[in-house]
Amino acid sequence: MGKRHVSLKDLAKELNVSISTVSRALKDHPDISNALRTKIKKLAAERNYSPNPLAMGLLKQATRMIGIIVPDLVSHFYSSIISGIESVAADKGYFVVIANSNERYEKEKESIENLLKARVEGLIVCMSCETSDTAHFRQLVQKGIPLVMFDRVCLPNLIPAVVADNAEASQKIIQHFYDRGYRRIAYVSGPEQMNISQERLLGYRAGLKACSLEPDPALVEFCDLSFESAKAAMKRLLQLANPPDAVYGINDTVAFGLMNAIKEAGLRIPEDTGVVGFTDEFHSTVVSPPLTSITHPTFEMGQKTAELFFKHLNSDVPPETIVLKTQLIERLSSSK
Amino acid sequence: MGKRHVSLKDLAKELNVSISTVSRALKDHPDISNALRTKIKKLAAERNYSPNPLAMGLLKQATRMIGIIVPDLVSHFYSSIISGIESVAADKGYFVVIANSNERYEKEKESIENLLKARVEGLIVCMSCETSDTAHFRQLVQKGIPLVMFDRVCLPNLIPAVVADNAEASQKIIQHFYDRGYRRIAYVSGPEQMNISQERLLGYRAGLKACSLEPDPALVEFCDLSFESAKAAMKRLLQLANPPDAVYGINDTVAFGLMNAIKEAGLRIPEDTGVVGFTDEFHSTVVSPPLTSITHPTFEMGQKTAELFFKHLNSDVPPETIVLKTQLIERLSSSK
DNA sequence: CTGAAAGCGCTAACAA
DNA sequence: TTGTTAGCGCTTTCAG
Repeated sequence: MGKRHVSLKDLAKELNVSISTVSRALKDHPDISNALRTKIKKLAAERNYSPNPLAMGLLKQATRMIGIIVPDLVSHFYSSIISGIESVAADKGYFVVIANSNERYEKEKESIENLLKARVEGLIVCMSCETSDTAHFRQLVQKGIPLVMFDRVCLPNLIPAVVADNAEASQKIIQHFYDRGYRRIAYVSGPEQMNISQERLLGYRAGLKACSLEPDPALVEFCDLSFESAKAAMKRLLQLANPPDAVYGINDTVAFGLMNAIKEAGLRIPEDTGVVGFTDEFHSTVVSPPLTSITHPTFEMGQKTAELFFKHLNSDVPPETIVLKTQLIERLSSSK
Repeated sequence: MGKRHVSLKDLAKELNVSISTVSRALKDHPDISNALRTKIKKLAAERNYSPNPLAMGLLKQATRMIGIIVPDLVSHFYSSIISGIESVAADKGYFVVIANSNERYEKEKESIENLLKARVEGLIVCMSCETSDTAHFRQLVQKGIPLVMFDRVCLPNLIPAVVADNAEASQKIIQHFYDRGYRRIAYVSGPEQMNISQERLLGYRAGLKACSLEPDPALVEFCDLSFESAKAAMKRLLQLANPPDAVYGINDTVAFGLMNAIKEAGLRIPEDTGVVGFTDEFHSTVVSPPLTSITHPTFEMGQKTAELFFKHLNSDVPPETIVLKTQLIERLSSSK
C-alpha cells in the first residue's frame, strides 16, 4: 500500500528545516521569512500536502463530523433533507455521517451511541415513529452535546428544531377540500405520540370548525406510516356506513397507500374521493392522478436545520424552533 | 462544553496504574492479573469508556471511513444502494461518508479530492453521466487507493465493479414487448459515453434481431437522464411519421418522463403505447399505470459492492466485475 | 526568524 | 505482571 500522504515531517526533512517552521509557513505566521515561506508553500503544493484531519481532530478535539439520524434513508423526503444539510455542512468544511433508525426506537438509541463513539461533534435527528420516550435526547442535552431536530421533534424547550407549520397546513387542506365541494373529510394520521400526528390533527379539527363541518371521530384513522397500513386504514374508511368523500394523508407513502386502496375499491379520484397529501414536489407529480399536496420545502428544511445546528454548535443561545411555511399546490386529485 | 470523553489516562489515574496496563486489560492481554483486569473493565464500563477513533486512526493510519460518490442523493435508486453499502460497512465497523457529484464531472473530481483529504480508506463510486474522461480513476488505482464502482462503471480491467446484466435485461424487454404484440419498439437512452447506455443499446439491438424486427435508427433517442429531457425525447418519438407503439426507458426518471409525454399527447398506456422501465420496485408500483420494469436489486447491489470493496481493501486480488441478474416484472404498462 | 518540546489518545516494543 | 518510552501528525508555548 505504501505511504499515502505527505506529512509536515516529510516536507521539513526535505527542506532541512524544522517541522514547526513548515507548520508556521503554511499558515502564514508572520515570523517566517518571505523567502522561506514561498519555498515551503511551493513544495507543499508540489507534494500535494494536506493536513491530516485525524491529527487535527486529536489535537483540537474536533472531528468536523456531524451525525444525522433519520428514520429511513430511501424515501425522497429524507434524502432530500440530507442533501440540504450536506450542502451547508460542506460549506463549513464538515462531513455528515448518516445513520438509519429504520423507524425503530432501539436502533435510534443505538445509532446515537455509535455516532458518539465515532466522535461526531453533534447530532441532527428526526425521531423514529416508534419513539415516545425522550430520555435519550434529554441525556444528550445534559451532556452538552449539540443536538438539533427536524420534522419529528420533541422537547422544544430544550432542543432547537425546524418544523413545518403543520397545524396551519392541515387547515389549508380542509379549507381547500371544502372549497372544492367535499364535505366528509377524513384524515389518516401516523402514530399518536408523534408531534406531526398531533399537530396535524389539531389543524384538521380547527379546519373543520372553520368550515362549520361536524367532526366525526370515525373519519380519523391511524396507521404506522407504511404503505400497507395506510391502505388498510383507507379500506376501513371506505367500509363505513357513511364513507368519506375526501381524505388527507399525513405523508408521501401514506398518500400513495390511500390512493391505491381507493383505486382498488373501484372508486375514481377525484370524482368519488378527493385526495390530498403531505408530499414533496417530485412524488406528487409522478403519481396518477397528480396529487394535490402540501409541499414540504425539503431541501430548504435541511439547510435551515444545518444552519441552526452550526449556530448552536458555536454559541450558547437558547433553543428556538423554526417553523417553515408550507404551500398547498393544487393538482388533479382534489378537483372535483 | 467540558470534556466529553474518558480516556485511558483518566482511568489509569483513577486506579493508580499506568496507561498501558489499562490498555492491555481492556483488550484481554494475557499478561494482566485477573483481579486487575476485572477491576479495570468494571471502571471502564462505569465511565462509559470508548476508544478514541481519532487516536486509533492516527496510530494505525486507518480511519474506518469509506467514501461513496453518487451522481444524485435523492433518487430512490442511489439511496437504496447506499443503504445496502451502509449495512455491510456497519457490520465491519466502518462508516460511510457520502458525497454527491450532482451528475457533474467537475464535482466528481472535487469530491474524490475532498474524501481523500478526509482520509477515507477507499472509495465506492458511481460515475456522473457527464464523465467520459477516466484519468482521475486511473490515478486512484495507481496510487493504490481501494476503489470499487457500481452500475455506471469504467476500466473494468483495473477497477472492480458491480453491475446489472444490462444487455440481457434489454433483450428480455424487447422479447416481452414482442410477446405482447408490440412491433415498433423505441429505446430512450442516456448519454452515449455511459456504459449502461451502450450495453443496453447493444441488448436492445440484439433483442430486435432475436425477434426478427427491423432496427430503425429513428427509434433510438438520447436524453440527459432528466425528467424533462426524457419527456422531450418521447415527444420527438411521437412526432415521427411512424411513431413507436412501445418504448423502453433507461431508468426511473426517464421512464416517468416518457409516461408523462405519452399521457400529455392523449395516448393511452398500454393500449396505444407500451412502456417498460429500468426501475426499482417501489416506484414501479406507485405510478399509474403500474410500470412493467426490469427491477434493479438495489439494496443487494449495494451490499455486493461493499463486500467487493472489503475484499479488495484487505488483499491484492485482481479486479473482477460482478454481474447481477435482473428480473422483468410485468405490470399494466405493457399488457396490451 | 527558527527550533525544541510537550501534548492530544492510543499501542507496542522494550525494560524491569 | 506492570511501567516506560517512542511515535502516529499537528499546533503551540517557550527558548534561543
